[in-house]
Amino acid sequence: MAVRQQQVLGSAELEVLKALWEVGPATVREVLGHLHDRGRKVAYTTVQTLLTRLEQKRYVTSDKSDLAHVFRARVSRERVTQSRLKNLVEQLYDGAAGPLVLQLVKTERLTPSEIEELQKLIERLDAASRE
Amino acid sequence: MAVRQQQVLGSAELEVLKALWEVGPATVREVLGHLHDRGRKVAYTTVQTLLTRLEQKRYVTSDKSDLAHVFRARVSRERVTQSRLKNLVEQLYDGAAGPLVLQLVKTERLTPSEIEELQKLIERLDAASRE
DNA sequence: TGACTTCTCCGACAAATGTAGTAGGCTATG
DNA sequence: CATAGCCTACTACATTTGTCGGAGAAGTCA
Repeated sequence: MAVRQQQVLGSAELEVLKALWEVGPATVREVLGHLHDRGRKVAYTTVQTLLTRLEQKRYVTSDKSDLAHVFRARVSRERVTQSRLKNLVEQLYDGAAGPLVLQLVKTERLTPSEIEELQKLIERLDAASRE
Repeated sequence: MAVRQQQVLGSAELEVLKALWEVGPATVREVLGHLHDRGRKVAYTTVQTLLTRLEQKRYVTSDKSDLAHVFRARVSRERVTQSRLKNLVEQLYDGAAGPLVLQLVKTERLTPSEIEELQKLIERLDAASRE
């Protein structure tokens, strides 16, 4: 019996959550608008359902004092990324992040400023590791 | 109506695929053994189903010449990681890999040799970007 | 107040996923 | 050969996820 109560985000749910990160606290209609703006066509009630589920899963809270409830993300984008990455690293590399980072750096195009920042970061890490 | 025929790997499927990467071509029973070894308790037929589905999704092929079919991964771990990462980057950062890499490097503990490798990589990238 | 518009609440339903049982076919061995 | 043991093929079923529609409450405005 599929026992899977671990609150995992599906991709549609994530999209809605992302909308909240981007526009800040918003009503169903506002989230819908944001999604439509970026070419995502879904029905009003779909967004509503998604928001409700996100709230059940505790990724979102809502202020119900007005007729149109206002939803707000309770978790940061960083935190979600964090856990997704952890998952990915866990699932694919049994927890070894190294190979993943290397692959990412190799295959994704980074901007000069990102490279620079990364460079600084690595230097610090390097210094720390050989202290 | 949930139109989602894009062949996505669920986590149980991924675990089985990972087993194939790790042990090489294997029978249902061998994969099962591998999973049991690492504490994953599933039934024989569950693994069988998973392998079948992986084959339908074309992540795996099988050699049916013997009684016990031998399954073999058709995609590399790197390729799967690649696409999962792409997805993650896409979903969370609209395609910008930079923030993700930075976060990864910050939060995951890397080994000295990984750091070193990363350093070399960055140097090359850096050189290329300012050429 | 009546007609609209806009919300929320519920219920639904298909597809995907995780998990496993059953039936029936080979095979090796006493 | 009979039988125990392993294998595959099917079937099944609960959950989760993606998507909505309808009913009915609430607010708006002529």
